Amino acid sequence: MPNFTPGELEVMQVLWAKGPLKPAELLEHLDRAMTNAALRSVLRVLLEKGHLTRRKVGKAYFYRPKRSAQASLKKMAGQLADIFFGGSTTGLIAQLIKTEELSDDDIRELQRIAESKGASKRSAGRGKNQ
Amino acid sequence: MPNFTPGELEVMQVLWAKGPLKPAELLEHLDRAMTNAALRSVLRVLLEKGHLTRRKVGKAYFYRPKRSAQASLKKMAGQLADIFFGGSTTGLIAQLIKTEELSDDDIRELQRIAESKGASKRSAGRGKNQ
DNA sequence: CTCAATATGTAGAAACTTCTTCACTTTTTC
DNA sequence: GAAAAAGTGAAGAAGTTTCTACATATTGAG
Repeated sequence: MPNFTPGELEVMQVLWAKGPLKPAELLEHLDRAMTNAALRSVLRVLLEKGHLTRRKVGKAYFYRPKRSAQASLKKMAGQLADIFFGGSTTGLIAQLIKTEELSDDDIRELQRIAESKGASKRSAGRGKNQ
Repeated sequence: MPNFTPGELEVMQVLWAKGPLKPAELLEHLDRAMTNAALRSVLRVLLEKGHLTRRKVGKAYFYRPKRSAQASLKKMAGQLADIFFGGSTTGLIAQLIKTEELSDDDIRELQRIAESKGASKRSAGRGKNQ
């Protein structure tokens, strides 16, 4: 369901990053030029699709994503995993580590994160943490 | 430019996985039902957009992605990194490791991959490998 | 209250996406 | 070579996406 069109993604990206905004504010953070009315047209569609909520403050509506950036990323990454790795998130992450340009520092950071998350001790089982 | 619509993605996914196919074959690998003509309509658009090439063998055209699955994934992952991490691929991978459910074995595999890629020796510099 | 500024709502146009229909071509079989 | 089978091409319809145009509503200043 979070299948955003390109224009919708541009808007969602700003809202995920900058929190609740009214159209005029949102406009200033968009990468490309757009009329206020065109933006509101996208916002209306996103509302109808259930991706946004809005709340009136003063005379303007402030728009906010219904799903957090984290949850949305997780869903989108899941789609990538479905497409390229039959649903395996591990396969996706592995491929990214293999093929992306990563500095030694980057790799060390990723290793640190993996360790902090990894098996607290030995326990060779497949522990699905959440 | 690799901004696929949902229908286009379904088709690309099969072609990335199963290599050059003619429409009738491709159809069998699609998850949902679709007429041959509807499929060819999507293929035509993908051709026009430059995402596919085709080659006549016997009386049928065999369609093949212009970009490999790997290259396409890399581009799409780059878009995710742009949207959620200001372009940082490392940020994207880090977040996935943090928030995805990974078994201990998964984590060990990722660590092994990171190690095999990491600084061959010490060289603390930011080595952009490709 | 009235005006200007700031917002909103809505109709609709143009391009794109998805799918159907039908006519035509090529290959194989008898 | 005529018919069946397997393909192709192309027109167009319905819904979506993206954007414009314009009318209406709300707030604050005089």
